[in-house]
Order: sequence, then C-alpha cells, then structure tokens
Amino acid sequence: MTTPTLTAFEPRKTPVQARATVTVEAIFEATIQVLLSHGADRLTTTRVADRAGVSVGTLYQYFPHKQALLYAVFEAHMENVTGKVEAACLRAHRKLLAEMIQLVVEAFVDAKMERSDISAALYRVAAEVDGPAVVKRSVQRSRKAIETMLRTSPDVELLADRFAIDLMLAAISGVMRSALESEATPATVRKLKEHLVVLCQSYMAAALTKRT
Amino acid sequence: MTTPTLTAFEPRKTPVQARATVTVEAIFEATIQVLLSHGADRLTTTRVADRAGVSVGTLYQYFPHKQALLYAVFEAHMENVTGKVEAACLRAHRKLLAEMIQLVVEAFVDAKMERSDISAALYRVAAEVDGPAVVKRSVQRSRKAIETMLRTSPDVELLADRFAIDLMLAAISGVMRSALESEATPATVRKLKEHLVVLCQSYMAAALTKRT
DNA sequence: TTGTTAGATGAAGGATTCTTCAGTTTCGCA
DNA sequence: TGCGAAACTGAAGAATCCTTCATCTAACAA
Repeated sequence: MTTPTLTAFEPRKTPVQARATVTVEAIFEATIQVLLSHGADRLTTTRVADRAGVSVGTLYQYFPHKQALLYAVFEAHMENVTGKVEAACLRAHRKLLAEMIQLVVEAFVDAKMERSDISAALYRVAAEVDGPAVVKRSVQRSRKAIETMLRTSPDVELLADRFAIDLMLAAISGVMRSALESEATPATVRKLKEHLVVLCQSYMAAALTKRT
Repeated sequence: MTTPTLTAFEPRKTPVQARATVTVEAIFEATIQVLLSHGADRLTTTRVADRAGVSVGTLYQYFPHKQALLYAVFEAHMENVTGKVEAACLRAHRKLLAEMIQLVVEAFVDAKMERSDISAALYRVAAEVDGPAVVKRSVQRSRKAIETMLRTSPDVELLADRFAIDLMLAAISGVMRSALESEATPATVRKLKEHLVVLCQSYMAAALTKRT
C-alpha cells in the first residue's frame, strides 16, 4: 500500500515536459467545455479528448479513468471556492461579528457565481464522483478558517461550536445550490445575498448567545 | 401534441387488473432495493426486474424507459416529504411564529430521516432525472402551505415574501442533504434539528421585522 | 365455454462507451 | 548528430446496458 485510499483517483503520470503540461491543462478545460455544451451524461472521454485537440490515449496517460478526470475538475472547483472563503476570513479578522459573517457569505456567493454555469454543471459531476467526501474536506477547511476568525472578534464572547458553523455552511450551500439550479438572475442573486447574510447573522447571533 | 412537456416520463400503460397493480408496486419497491444494495450507477433495468420477480419486458410495459422509472421513484419520495410538511402547516395554524417554525422544520427533518437510507440514495437519482424541476414544484407547494399558515398567526404582522420562505426551505434542504450524505447519527440529528429550528426562527423573526 | 383483451416473457438487436497498447513522433541532452 | 525518454496516436477489444417484439399465458365477459 503506497497511498491507501484515494490512489485510484490520482493522476497516472505527472507531466515533465512543457507540452505535456499544456496538454493536461487543455484536457482540463475541455472537460468543462464538454460539460457545458453536452451535459454530464454525454460527457465522453473521446469527446473530451477531441475538444482538447488530443487523442483519447493521451487523456488516459494522465487520468487512470473517466472518474479521475471528473474528480479532478470537481476538486479544483471546490478548492477555488474554499480558498476564497479562507481569504475572506483572513480579511475579516478583528472585525465585528456581523461584518465577519457578511464578508464570508459574500465571498462564498461570489465564488460560486463567478462562473455560475460551471458551478451548476458540477453538481451533476459531484454525484458521479464521491462528491460528499470532497465537500466534507472543503467544509473542514472553511470551518477552521471561520473558527480562528471568530476568535479575533471583539464582539464574540461565547465561542461557536463546530456544529453551528458546519450547519451554517450547509445552509449556505443549500441556498446556493437552489439558486444555481434555477438559474437565478443577477438581481435575484443580489437579493439572495442580502438575505443569506441576514440569515447567517441571525443564526450566529443566536448560537453565540444561547445558554443551554 | 397531447401532453407537451413531461410526456416522456409518464407511465406507458396504466394497470387495470389487480395483478398488474401488484407488479407495478413490486417494480417500484425493487427499484429502491436495488438502489440501496447496488448503488445508482449499477441500477439496471434487468436487475430491477429480477428483484421484482418479473421480466424486463414487463417493466417496459409500464415505464417507457429507465429514466421514467427513476423519476417516478424520486417524485414519490418528494411527494411524501411535501405532504408531511403541508400537514404540519395545517396543524400549526393559529399558533405562535416560533412554534410554527418548529413544527414545520421538525416535520421536514422527520420526513427525510424516516428512511434516511432512501433519502440519501435518491440524491444520486435526482441528478440523473430532472431533480431540480421536481424540487421546484415541491418547494412551491410547501411555500404556499407556509404562507397560508403564517397568515393565521397572531404573532406575525409583516408578511414574509416568497423569497424569504424559499430561501429558508433551501437552507433546510441543504442542511439535511449534508446530514444525510455524512450519515449522521441519531444523536447528531437530534441536535441538528434543534439548531435548524433556531436558525429558521431567527431568520424568520429577522425577515418579518426588517424595514427596508 | 370461448373469444378478446390485459399481462408477462426473455432472447436478441443495437448502440454506446471505456480503456488498452503496439507503434510513431517529438523533445532534451550528451 | 544521435539516442533514450517522454508524449502522442487511434483503431480495436471488451464489456454493458437499454429496449423491442413476437409469442405465450392468465383473466374476464358474454
């Protein structure tokens, strides 16, 4: 056992020459393009390779199987969103609770909406690879960032448990999914963002006050 | 054009004899069983038929294609959950806002957890059929029930817009999905229920008070 | 009892897609 | 310039799976 759990999803070969790097990048992009133009069910390794301007064989040189490809794309997306959230947390250090929440929520929403088409398409991908596992890791990272952020607030005396934070993140995700799946208009998204901020602020205020 | 949009998902033939009804019911149940034992990707029409104790041909006599079968199962699940929510709304008429929210949230959670294995498995099915469309209809029904419920409250003066209610429902769904996908323990679910109630109560209180 | 309709069967057609690998081309370096 | 390694190619193998339809059986009504 070299790498126990996720071996099957790791790249088969790492590019060393420059052109190989370009190829992998092209395959990556092509995957997203095919996803958008043909849908997740008509996503074929051959089609992706065509779109990337390479042959199927090349694709299989870097990804052991179709799932690995999809997994990589999905993971990259989550990584991007999580990164944005972490960055927002850092920027929000030492601010008031309400403002913290606002910054984090807005960062999350913006990250998802930046390429809303991709975000929406990836929901179907997440179902085919092990979405929940990737999401769980992403949530853990976000939670940690939020926890340390909260510790710097002059506003908060009672520290929120991970439960409350995870729940808040799940709620945000749910709202965003619903918005993305119904192709919400920009105006709607703006309103949604405000409401989402209110929702999280109210909940956090309640969670950080409640004495049980 | 007889029935424009969803024709493709409607049953091909309606059972008239008693044994046919039994058959359809068996196929229905078998679909869920196969889903639980083999997973959504290994869900095969032949396998479902076998499990139901009939031949594939019989299956295709009632469902035009595999998707229609999955669609029917998913829709039934949503129908069940939505029904429970509507019932809870009716029971909560004329109560105080906080209690209303509590009853509705608990009804939703309970409905989803009643057969948590099925609920979880159906997330993958929803991705293959047009999940969002079914969900949207379910949300509309729930929202209406909640709106009329809220109107009977002595507690609420400012009426919540559909936006706020939809958002709340999406948040609840997101939290439940996260819980189901991580196979939360009963203890966790209990805690989660409490928190979800708090979250929704806080948000609704804020939404029904805010003056913009 | 008998004719008619509903219900059930399951082998086989047809189509699609993943994945491999033997062979070819390109790159980097001595 | 020449050689070994890295990349790339794409036809073909292999495995699945969906769906049909000609045929048979059970139910029901007259």
